[in-house]
Amino acid sequence: MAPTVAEAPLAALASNKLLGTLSEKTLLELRPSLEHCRMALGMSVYESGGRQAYVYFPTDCIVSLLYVLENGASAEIAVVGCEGLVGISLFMGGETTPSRAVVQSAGHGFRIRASKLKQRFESDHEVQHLLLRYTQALITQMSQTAVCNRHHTVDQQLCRWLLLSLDRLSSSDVAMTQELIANMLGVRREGVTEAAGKLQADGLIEYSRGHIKVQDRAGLEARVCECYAVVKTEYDRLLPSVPWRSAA
Amino acid sequence: MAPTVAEAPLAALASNKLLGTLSEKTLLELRPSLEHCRMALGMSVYESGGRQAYVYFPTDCIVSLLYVLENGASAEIAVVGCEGLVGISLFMGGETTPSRAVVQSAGHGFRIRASKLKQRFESDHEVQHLLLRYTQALITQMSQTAVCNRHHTVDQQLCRWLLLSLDRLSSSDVAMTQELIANMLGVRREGVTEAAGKLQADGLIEYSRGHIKVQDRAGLEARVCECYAVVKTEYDRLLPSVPWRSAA
DNA sequence: AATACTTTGTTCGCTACCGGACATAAAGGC
DNA sequence: GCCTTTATGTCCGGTAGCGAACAAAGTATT
Repeated sequence: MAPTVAEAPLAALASNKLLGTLSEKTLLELRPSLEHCRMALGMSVYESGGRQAYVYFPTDCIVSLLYVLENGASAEIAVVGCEGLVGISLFMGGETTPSRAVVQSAGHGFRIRASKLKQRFESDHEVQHLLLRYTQALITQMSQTAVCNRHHTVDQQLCRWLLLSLDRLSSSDVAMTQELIANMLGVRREGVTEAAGKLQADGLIEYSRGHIKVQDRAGLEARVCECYAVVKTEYDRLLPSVPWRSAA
Repeated sequence: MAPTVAEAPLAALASNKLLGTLSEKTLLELRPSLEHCRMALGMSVYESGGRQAYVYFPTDCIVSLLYVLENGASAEIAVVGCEGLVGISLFMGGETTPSRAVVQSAGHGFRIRASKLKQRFESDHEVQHLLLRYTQALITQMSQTAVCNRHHTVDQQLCRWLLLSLDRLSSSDVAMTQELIANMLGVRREGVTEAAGKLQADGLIEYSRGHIKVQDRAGLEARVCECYAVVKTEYDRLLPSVPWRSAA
């Protein structure tokens, strides 16, 4: 079992922005319950219908929430990075969800026992309000994914996906094969190859065997459908970033 | 302004199943704040980004949550009937959402001032737990809509839509033109005409100018994609119906 | 260096759905 | 009753994406 982070500086915890939004007092109280953890590529954070023991706060990894159909086809419903948390069903009261959560980009995060967080959620309005606002942001992302799946082309969706990933990474290098991106978008790999080919031909990205380097972010923003901006605006509105707070 | 329902029997309030799940004590306390209201076809319950004064509890109407794109195209994100409530963003903390809510099938409901409900939500764990569980069910519906939009045919989605509507209506008669259904599904009207034509040819439904009569519900269930069952199962799990409670 | 494997590129026919145009048919106003 | 409006049926060409198969180019194994 990973060690708790009783001695970690608050600034480290605050690299997850949700934790970073909490007051120093709250964060100090929560700290003994938090464990640092590695998030390996492909790691399943939770399975469909499975009970989760922990809620995860990513710091530098990306987790995809995705749904796998009976026939094996899949689709990403939402993506979570340092701005959020994985496991809303634990405080929403359902305990489980019919979707999966998979680490799409390796990194680290903090985790807390589900029971601990739930208890805090029930008793502390600051924590409760924050988590509920985050949940609403996530709902917006899911809704917009539904709309985007209906109306927009693979080209546009690839741009959206890249931008969502970029926003959650420190570098401009997305480590991801076209095959996996296709799984996320719920399209064929060939479709991604084609769309990515266009982006590369126009100098927006540069990729090779599982590494996509974004060269021209503004160019992606010019091509992406409105869905990206809608989601981003809503996240910014619901979860305003606090001016950085120095560690205790 | 509509009259409050201070004297209404609890059984009437309980025709919205969410209200019906509350304890008699809670319902009695809530009753003075509830107003009965008509929900006219096409009525906008809330607009994208608009602030809502009320949260609505439908009893015999259906409300669609839908998103309208800049180019006018639209897509339904979720549907709410007597099993739920319209306006989760009010207690989730965001106040608004980027989507619209429109009455798709006329009827009635109860409404409560947003501030009242929010206050109750904050102070009463019974209410809070119920509303959050409902919200999670809604999240499941939205997620599944995203997946369904990606992978399933118009034929299957029409079946899903009809079944979702049936579950929220007392009769087997859905009052809805193909044009409007097309808006909900985010497809062309011609696509709905074709899909509905097949269903009619096979004797599953019978329709004429805005009235679809479902003749063979089991037949629809045999054709629908798995998405319908996933959502229904999750609603049943999260919001178990209580044995009917006699009025005070 | 030889081999196996993974990732990406390309092609072909096929289908679902789009976009537009137009024909019919039922309902409602007057 | 007639005429307008609304709802549905049908046809067209066009296209995005699917499914499958296969080639080529990197990467890893040994």
